[in-house]
Amino acid sequence: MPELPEVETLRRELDRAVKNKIIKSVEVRWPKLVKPLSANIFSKKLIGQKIISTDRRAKILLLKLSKGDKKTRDGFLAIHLKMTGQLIFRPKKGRLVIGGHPLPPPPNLPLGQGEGLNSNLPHKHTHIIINFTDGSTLYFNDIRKFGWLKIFDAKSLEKLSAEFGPEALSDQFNLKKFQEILKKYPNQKIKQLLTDQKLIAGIGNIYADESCFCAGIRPTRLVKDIKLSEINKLLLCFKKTLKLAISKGGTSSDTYVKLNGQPGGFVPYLKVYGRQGEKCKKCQGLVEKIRLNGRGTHFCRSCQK
DNA sequence: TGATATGTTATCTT
DNA sequence: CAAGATAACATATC
Repeated sequence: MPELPEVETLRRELDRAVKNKIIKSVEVRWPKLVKPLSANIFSKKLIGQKIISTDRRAKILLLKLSKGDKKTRDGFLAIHLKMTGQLIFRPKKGRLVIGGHPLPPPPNLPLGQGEGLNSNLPHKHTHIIINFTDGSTLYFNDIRKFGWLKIFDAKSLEKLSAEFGPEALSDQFNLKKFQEILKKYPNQKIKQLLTDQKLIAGIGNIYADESCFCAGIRPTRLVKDIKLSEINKLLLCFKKTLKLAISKGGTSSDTYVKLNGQPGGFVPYLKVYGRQGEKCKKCQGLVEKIRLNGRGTHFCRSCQK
């Protein structure tokens, strides 16, 4: 679930929470998530470090560390939530900050009542625990254990960053840039390019479908068959959709329930994702679901050509 | 029981 | 060699 809006939302909330906190201890319960480092070395590298600031590249959350590598002076803890990762910050006192994949409440509690597994930490899906000196804690939970935490110095981070295309929401990502990228892949289906992080950083399956609907373009359309005016529309659409999603708290999961029990922010705005078989919100047709490059793909046949 | 799942990468198969 | 398809990661849900 976490695409650009979700990770960005998490970053903003976490920024306030963890900035200037100093790491006191680290517990790695599932060492695979910190590969290639061993649990021990991973922990050692983090202990004593202060969180200076937060950043995001594509769908990766970055925490800048104080001491960093001796040579480069910069150090970053990079966190990728992949499909089911979740970060929970528990202050010594006060509300939890949660970002990423939601976890359901216990079976005996209806949705919206209580905080479910989220309130009982750590639990069986908690794989990394970072304790700060002020008594607060950051938990990394991940049901499917696809996510990871890595430590980068400035150089290796730059290398990682170079593997991604420009940020979808950056000003540099304009029509000219978009055209330039698309031009190289005339025979590709448009959705595949939208979700390719090497070309555009931040768009995942959900927002790709939503953006295509917004632009009236079928996800399966070949790039060479898309007019310039449509390319422009698609550009405006994915920017608009991503920004709206961020403003709504970046929620895109249909199972997401916030701590206060309110349904997630962006769900009501979904036009096609997860709505297969339901009536299109623009016309009277039904939303269809197909498989495109191995991913579920949703569109309205009459609104999207 | 089997199909499906939001991300990414490795490894097969054309 | 390259594009495309599929498996893999590990678990839960419908």
